[in-house]
Amino acid sequence: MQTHSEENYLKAIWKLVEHSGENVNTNAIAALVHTRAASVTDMMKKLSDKKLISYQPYKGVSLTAKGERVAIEVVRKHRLWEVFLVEQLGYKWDEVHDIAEQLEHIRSSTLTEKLDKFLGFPKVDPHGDLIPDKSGKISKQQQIPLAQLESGNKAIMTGVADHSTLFLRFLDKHKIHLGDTIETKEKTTYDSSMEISVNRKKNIHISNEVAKNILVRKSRS
Amino acid sequence: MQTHSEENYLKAIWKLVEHSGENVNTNAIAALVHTRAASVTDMMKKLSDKKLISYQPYKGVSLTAKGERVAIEVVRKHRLWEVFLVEQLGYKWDEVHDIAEQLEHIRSSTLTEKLDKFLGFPKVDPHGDLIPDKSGKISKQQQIPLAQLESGNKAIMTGVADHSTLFLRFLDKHKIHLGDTIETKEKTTYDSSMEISVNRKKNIHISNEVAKNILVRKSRS
DNA sequence: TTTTATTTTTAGACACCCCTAACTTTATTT
DNA sequence: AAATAAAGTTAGGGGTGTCTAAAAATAAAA
Repeated sequence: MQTHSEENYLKAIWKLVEHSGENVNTNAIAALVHTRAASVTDMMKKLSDKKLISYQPYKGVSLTAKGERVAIEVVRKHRLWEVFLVEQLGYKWDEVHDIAEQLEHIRSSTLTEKLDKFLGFPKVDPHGDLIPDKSGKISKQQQIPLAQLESGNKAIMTGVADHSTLFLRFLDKHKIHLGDTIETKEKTTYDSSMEISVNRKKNIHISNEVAKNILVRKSRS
Repeated sequence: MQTHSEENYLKAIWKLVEHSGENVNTNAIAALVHTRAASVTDMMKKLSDKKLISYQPYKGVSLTAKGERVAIEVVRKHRLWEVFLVEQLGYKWDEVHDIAEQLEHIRSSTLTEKLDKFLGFPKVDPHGDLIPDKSGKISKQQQIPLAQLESGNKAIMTGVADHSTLFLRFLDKHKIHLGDTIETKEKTTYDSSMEISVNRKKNIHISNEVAKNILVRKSRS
């Protein structure tokens, strides 16, 4: 059994491993869990003692099978609760993160499965992130940042890299949503900003910062 | 802002005041929050410093207006979540307490109201307990323990005093449910056990212990 | 009313999780 | 390779919430 804090660290490590594929460094974890490096080191010892991570001082950490199981379970709960909040309670996609951060720690041997069933076994959460199944399996998204899409190519928006309220509201404001067809019209070499069209209609000029945080799946056509 | 632990203490005090009407003693609180008297004393100082209770050593405690507001909010959340678990997720009434104990501490300025609306503004939780409204108002139940009902009188079951899984399953097993009409047929003076009829049909013999934990509203007729 | 029992509080300690400051190890420059 | 910078760890400490054991206050009994 893990504490809320331990679960948060495991989830953070899992996210970082997903992105980088390598051993995770202390400062990266500290940034994700909003704490300091020293606190991270303390926790790494604890998680290592519990055999949830493999840790060698100065060399970063990775999850053990046991640790990954816990982390994915937390992620599964987080994403299912987000679906509940948006689809059942009527929240907007930029409002649910903090509440789901709390709900993901609710402990029950049956709750997650009942919730999953109640929601109709959703595959994806409101931000396009895949929901791990009961056994912990989670298929890899075939997605790239819009910033990497070649000029003149079309793609479907499937997710966001930045989950902050600020960024999500920005997308809402410009009517850019999951599932939209996005085409890169023209890239400015100077600042890597780009002109895009959304659903073959409106043209919008977005910064590279924004383009990096929009995730798309290339459409083969 | 209160910690989970503080909220649990406030809720316990509130419950005890509801029952006794008087100042609450340390050991009673300790029993309800599953801790020791010494821990309670520590917490009483903390809650007193925060002006959530009024506390004089050796003389028991009571809630301040501020403390009562917090306690009722927690109770409201607990009962709403119980409704959700039973009505939406399909839990049985004896399975929801522990999960609701966790859910009641979820912090959000909007969640409770959205949940309330989603559930259709329920008045009562699965155990017959009244759900405080948004403003914290909660009407008093006109209910007495079945044990106090005079022989030959009819009443409607409206609640339970014991929320334990064991007791609730006992009631399920004997098909005694909220809303059932109960009539006391005969009381045994020796052990205060009694013969009752449920919905004018089956007769059951129940102990005084059980009769004390079944709450009924006298039907005037 | 004095003694005994019960209840409550204080004292001292520990686990958890966080912090700052100082030190050590590793990486990067020059 | 030596000097500097960056990253990570250790040392020491603080707040929360719990505990046991001992002391103090209150209640009950002789």
